[in-house]
Amino acid sequence: MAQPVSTLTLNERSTGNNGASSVMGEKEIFHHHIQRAGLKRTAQRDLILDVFLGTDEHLSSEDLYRLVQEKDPTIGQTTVYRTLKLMTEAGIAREVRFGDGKTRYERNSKLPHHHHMICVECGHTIEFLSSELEAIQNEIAAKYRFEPKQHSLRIFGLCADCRDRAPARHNLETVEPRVRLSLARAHK
Amino acid sequence: MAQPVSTLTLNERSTGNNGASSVMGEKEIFHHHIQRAGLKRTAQRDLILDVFLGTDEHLSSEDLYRLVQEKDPTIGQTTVYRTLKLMTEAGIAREVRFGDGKTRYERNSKLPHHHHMICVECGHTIEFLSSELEAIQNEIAAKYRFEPKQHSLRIFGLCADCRDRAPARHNLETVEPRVRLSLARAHK
DNA sequence: TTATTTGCAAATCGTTTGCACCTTA
DNA sequence: TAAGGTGCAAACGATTTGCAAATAA
Repeated sequence: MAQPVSTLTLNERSTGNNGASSVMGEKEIFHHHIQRAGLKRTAQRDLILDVFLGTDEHLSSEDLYRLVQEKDPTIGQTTVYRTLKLMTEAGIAREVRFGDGKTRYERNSKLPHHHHMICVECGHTIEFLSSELEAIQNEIAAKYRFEPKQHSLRIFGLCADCRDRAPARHNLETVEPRVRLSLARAHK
Repeated sequence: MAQPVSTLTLNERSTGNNGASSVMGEKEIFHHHIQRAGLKRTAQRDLILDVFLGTDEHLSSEDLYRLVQEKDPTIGQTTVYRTLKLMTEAGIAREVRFGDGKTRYERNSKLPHHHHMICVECGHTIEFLSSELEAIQNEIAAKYRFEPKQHSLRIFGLCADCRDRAPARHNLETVEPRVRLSLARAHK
């Protein structure tokens, strides 16, 4: 059965029962990854990691850069890009794309295999889980001897708010009311 | 039940039973859209449309541009970009993104709501249908008063060929063998 | 005739890279 | 000290835009 979880609920989960300890776990994973790969721990990486773990949003590199800037204005965009990639390689961040051209990152440790509903009007996202999806994936994959590594379901449409706000939008002059991804506004 | 359909099968469907007539339908839709919007029919648009309808691949703008060039080398990239957008607005093309940075387009008239398995090794894609997915979408959407317009399931992993070709890849030094989307090679 | 389209070159946008200097192990 | 890391500016690749000339309605 599908188990929907709102972004808010996700937040509660992240900082509720095992909040600090899981953040600790992520930091450890990051530092282990750095060591194992023969890389170095730096103040910049620590700061960027901290800021990243302090949110549960879907941050773009630019978003994270802005947040980091507030704490240390000397850190450059490039370092944020590089650290984000590093965190992804370490497995504590995950890339998500909502069709607005920029890559976003979310924490990878919680809510495994969750998916997104993305409002094409306001960019708001809702996260949800579905174990049925795993079943579908495995069924399909088996038929093709395909080895699934990752999957992503995105549902584009109108969130409740935008639905109420723009009820006339549906009967526009378009023959087939297809979603134009290019219409998606800035995220959040 | 999920109904897998390979790219080849998709091809058969497109040109089999109702091949010519459906292409006709798409041309008509395009021209209607052009008229309705007060735009103009041009030789360039007709050519680009023809070439696009003549394939069932997931073409990038560049791919289509190359094909069009073979028939008329005077047509510019920009026109292809603009026509692709126009076809998307008309509802005969659909944007798909496989995580390699470039937007691809596929015909929108057949195989509604199909999804993709994308090989991160060679870029090969397999298309499939799943009515279960519709059920999941509607169930989730209803809980949030979300109005779904479009959804997209992508399964990233290794196709049968690449699986056989690189069996040792799994036990690499990575703790969690996460797929790095950035690794995805050129498509097809 | 007159709004629209075209192709080119230049501009944009997100992201990556080259490089000289700085820092960690 | 040696291997990496940092920030800046320049480079990139996909896509978009300004514009003057060309064309459909």
